[in-house]
Formats: sequence, C-alpha cells, structure tokens
Amino acid sequence: MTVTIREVAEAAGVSVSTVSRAFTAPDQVKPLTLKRVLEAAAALGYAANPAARSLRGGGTGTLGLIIPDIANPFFPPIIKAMQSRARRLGYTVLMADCDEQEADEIETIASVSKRVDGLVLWASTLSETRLRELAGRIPIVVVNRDVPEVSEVRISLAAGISQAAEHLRAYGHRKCVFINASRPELARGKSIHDSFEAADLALTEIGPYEPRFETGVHAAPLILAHNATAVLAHNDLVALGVLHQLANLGASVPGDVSVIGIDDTLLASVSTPSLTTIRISPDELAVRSVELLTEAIAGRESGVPARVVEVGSRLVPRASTGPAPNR
Amino acid sequence: MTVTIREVAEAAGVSVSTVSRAFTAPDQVKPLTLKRVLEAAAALGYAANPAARSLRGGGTGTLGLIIPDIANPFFPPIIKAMQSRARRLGYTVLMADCDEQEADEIETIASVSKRVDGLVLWASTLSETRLRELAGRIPIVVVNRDVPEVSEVRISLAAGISQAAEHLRAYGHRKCVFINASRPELARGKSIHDSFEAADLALTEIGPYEPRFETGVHAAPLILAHNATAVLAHNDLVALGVLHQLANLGASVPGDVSVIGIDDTLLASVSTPSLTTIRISPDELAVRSVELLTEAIAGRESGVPARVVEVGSRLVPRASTGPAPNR
DNA sequence: AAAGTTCCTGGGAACGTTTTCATAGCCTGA
DNA sequence: TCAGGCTATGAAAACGTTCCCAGGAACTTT
Repeated sequence: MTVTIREVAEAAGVSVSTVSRAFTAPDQVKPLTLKRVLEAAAALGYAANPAARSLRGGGTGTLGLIIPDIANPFFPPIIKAMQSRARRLGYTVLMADCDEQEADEIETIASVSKRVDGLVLWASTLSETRLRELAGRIPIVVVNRDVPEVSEVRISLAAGISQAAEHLRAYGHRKCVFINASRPELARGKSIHDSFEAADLALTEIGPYEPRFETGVHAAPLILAHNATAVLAHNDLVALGVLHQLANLGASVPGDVSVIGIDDTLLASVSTPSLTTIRISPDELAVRSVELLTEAIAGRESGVPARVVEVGSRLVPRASTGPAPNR
Repeated sequence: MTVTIREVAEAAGVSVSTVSRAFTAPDQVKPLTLKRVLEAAAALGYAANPAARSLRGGGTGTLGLIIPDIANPFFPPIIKAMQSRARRLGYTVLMADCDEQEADEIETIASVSKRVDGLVLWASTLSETRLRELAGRIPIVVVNRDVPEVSEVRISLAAGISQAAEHLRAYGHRKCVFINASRPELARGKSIHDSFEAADLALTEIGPYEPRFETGVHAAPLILAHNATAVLAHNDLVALGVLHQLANLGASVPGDVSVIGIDDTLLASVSTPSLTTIRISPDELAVRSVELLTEAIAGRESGVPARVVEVGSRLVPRASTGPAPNR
C-alpha cells in the first residue's frame, strides 16, 4: 500500500542507502544518480516515514507546545506564529492544552514528550524541581518561569507599563487603579508602582482576583469609589468587564474613566470603544521560543548553556483612553 | 539513556514479548507475572516508544486536526474539546492551522498525514476530487463539506435562524438586514429567507463581504439606510463591527437597532452590550467529529460506510436585542 | 492413563529508516 | 606506472516494538 524507500531504490536501480542519502545528504550522491532517485520518488509519490526515521534516532521533527488554556485569546496568535516559524525550519508543532491543571500538565507532558524533540512550556504549573528534572530528559524552554539552567523566554511589561503611565499623565490623569490578578511578569524588576510614581500618578492596587470578565465587572464600581479617572486592568478580558460595567453605571469611557488593558488580544481591537492596551508581540514570542528550543535541541549533546531572552512590550493607544475629566 | 522494553524484561525476569503483552493485552498474561512486569516498569520509569510502536504497524495514536484559522475565536473551544475527548480515548491531537490557503493546506496535510491515524478537515479548501483521493489513503472526516462517501459533520443553523426570526418578531421587528459573507451551512436546506418569511419578517441581504470586523463597520450605515430595526450578521466578529459603528453613528443598541451574531464566541459574551447570537456547541462538534473519525479508523479494513451527522444550533438571547422602536 | 485443550511464555521476524563500514573505481602526483 | 587519497555506492546492523508461531505446563475429558 504505502511506498517505501525500497521501492524507490528498485525503481531507480540503486540501493536503499543511496535513496536515503538522496534525501538526507544530497551532496554525497552523484548529481545524475540524485536526479534519477528524485524522479523515481516523485513518480511513486514517496514520502519518508517519520516513525522509522525517529526510531532510528533522527529525532521526531516535532516541537511540543504546552499551553495553559487555548481559549485565552492571547494564545492563538502565538500558536499560529510558532507553527509557521517551526514549519520553515522543517518542524511540525504539537500543541496541547492542559486547562491550567497541574495533573493535566503532567499527564500531557508524559504522553507528548516521546513524540517531540523538545518542549516549550508556557506558564508551567510545575515545580522548579520537576522542571529541572524534565530538562534533564528532554530539551525544554519555559516562558515566564524563572528556573536556573533552563532556557527561558521572559516577558517584560516594563516598557508598556511606563508608556501607559506617561500616556495617562499626558492626558492629565492623577489617580489610577490597577486591577491585579497576578501576572508573574509584573512581579519582576521595577514595580508597576515605581513606574507610575515616576510619572507622578497615584496608583491604587485592588485584588488579587481571578483573571476573568466578571472581575472587571466587579471592579468597576470600586474605581468610581476611589475617585480614580483611569484603570489599568490585568488583561484585556478584565478591561472589557470594566468597560461593560462602567457603561451600566452610566460612566462614559474615556469621558469619565480611561481604561487600559494588557495583551492586545483580538478583544481589544473589536471592543467599543476600542481598547488602549499593552501589546506583547506574539510573533516575537514565537520566534524567540522556537529559536531557544531549536538551539537547546541542537546543543543537547554538546551541552550548550541555557539562555534567557526578554521580549518587550509597548502601549497601543486606542479609543478607551482620553483626557481626564475636569472636576 | 532511555529505558526500553528489554530492560524492563530483564528486571522482571521475563521475555520482551511478555512485557509487550503486559501493556497491550494484559489479560493474556498471568496476574502474578503482570504484577511483576508492571512494578518493574514503574520502577524504571518505562514508557513505550510511540515511534517503534507505530513503525510496527500499531497506528500512531494521534488524530490530526486541520483548521483554517486558529485566530478565529470560534475554533479554540473546539480544539480544546477535541483534545479532551481524544485524550479520553487514548489519542493525542495534532492540530495544524493552514491560514485558509489551499497551498498551505496541501503542504500541511502532506507533512502531517504520516504522523496521524486519521484527519479531521475543517472547512477544507480542497477540491472534492482531492478529498476523495485523500480519503482513499487515510481515514478522514470533513466538517461542512459535502463529499460523497466521506464522513461528514454538518452544521445546521436552521434551528438557530428560525429562533432568531421568531425572537425578533416577538419583539415587534418587521425589517431585518442580513450581512452575508458566505457560510456554507446557510446555503443548505431551508433558506434563511424562508425562515424569516415564515416569521413574517422582511429580510434584506447585503454582501457577500469578507467575514471581518470592518465589514460590520461598513454595513452599519446601510442598515439605517434600509430603515431596518434588526441585523443578523455573518458571525460575532462582524456583529461587533456593527455594534461599534452604530455607536459611532449615534444609534443605540438595542434601542434603535437589534443585533444578532452567529457562533457564540467569547466575543459575544464580553461585548457591550452583550451579544445575542446563534450558538453552535463546540463540545458537540468535537465529540461528533472524534466519534466519526475513530469509527472511520476502526473500520478502515472492514470498510465501514461513511456517515453524516448533523450538529444543531440555538439562539442565545442576550442584551443586543430588544423591542423594536416605535416609529 | 492417554489424549486433547487451554493457558502462559519465549524466540524471532518484521516494520522503514539511517549510518557505519567496506569496496570499487577514479584521479593525482612523483 | 604505482601508491595513496578521494568519491560514489552497496551491504548490513540497529533503533524499540508487536505479533505470529511454537512449545511446555497444567487442566479437562474419555
């Protein structure tokens, strides 16, 4: 049924070794022979069997991607970008969602790790010990987890946050609320409070809550109660909750309150008003993590040291921010 | 480095055959022996090598899922549901996005088809001939493509559409605009016009356009120009474009115009006002397609005939629809 | 007690590649 | 002209399983 290397060899009048070389090391076979082999292969519709190849030890040609929740609109563009990037390097991406559950993540990793050459773990729920142990068995790259001797892609919101503060200050705002639902990247480096203070903006933090739409809904009246004229939300989804409830409360955006999200998901660009937000480039995230992972795979034997790369952010001003109201 | 069946056999004092049977046909090995093998395997941390298994002919244990665009918020919940369903059946899901490009789809299928036991093709761009030819080589299930002798999951919007019509009629609407961007499921069976006519509602169709946010933006003034008090949009995204632009034009929703979307994506539940929409259950879609595919895989040899199953829809009333304005 | 069954286990081939090693032909340089 | 090196090719082992086949042990049945 399925056409193997042997049949190609027969058709081309060469040995299987030569056919194999024609695909994996074309420069080692005489041009004329190469042509014959390639033509025979094309005529028969031959495609190498990945199982046999990886059994022999050539790797699986697949990169694994473990994501906490695909339904979070932050991830699809990243997955997409990783796929196209990986494809260009000859890899397939095996993506798995693990519902933010540690048990699911462990099970998923176990079932996937034999099928891939390496793993990108997004916001893993695993303990540092477990991650290091895993890294000993298979090349991994973690995103937003700081574990020694493991390559990491680190998101930095610093630029976006300080741009947001300046943006609000330029609009004359003085009081801002931050709706916190625990982003690991905010716990690092210069604090969000420092950035806002640097722009001479008073920042009140509320939470931590769950990162859901309802959190924004619940937070909206608190913003008004604090007499704040601006909000920075944990992410776009929470910001949309704020927008929703402010409308219900009769407060206009940006007339009475300016709202800023984080992530620049699809949600931000299609809301009414469209949402000013802090963008983290999915393409850059994807390119970096694939780069780090292929690097780790290539250096598996030779022991290339782990690397950390930082991916920045920037403010994308849209319609949900504007001049502070005069009081 | 990696632990194989042979080492387990040695540790348990049995042959490799027995170890293999302990995992693939436990009832064929004596309980005591089984216990010894399982313990040895656990102690060594043994996990079967999928490459070897599939090379031998046991299938890959993977289902392929080809999607036109993951960034479309309709898909993530489906992918998620398919994964959890497949996992319960012992399968892994290999998802690939192909950007709605036929060339990408062909390439993707080629690179993926050897790694999976079967394929679910969502809204494939492939010709019917190609699909049938593909079906001859590997079990496939198509979604929303009608090709003879190939199993299909078919989305039916009939129920949702007629509920939408009745819903609007009950609110006193008489004129409605439909923003068309070509959904194959609307071209089948009772037409959308018939459903609206049955509810005594005049329906004006505009388009076809591209299914984008901007399409809704562009369509909004046309709705007012038509003197319609209700809109049915191609999907939630387009509906959000309408919402956006109606707000800019000073028309209130649902005060002046009622808006209905299709798909019930995340967008619908987080917009302001929240969007009345026609829901197609992602879980049912996922369960059905996995079911059909595993069926096709199991019946590969025995030649089980292709099946078609229909997945229904229903209206989810939210805040974007209300009483028609008095004129 | 012999013959037939059933149950459990082990040996070994096969799956489709890649890669090491060997070999044969050819070229280079003195 | 011949030693030595390079190039192109083939033979065969190995990767980790599964599964067919065979055989021994333990039961039944007569």
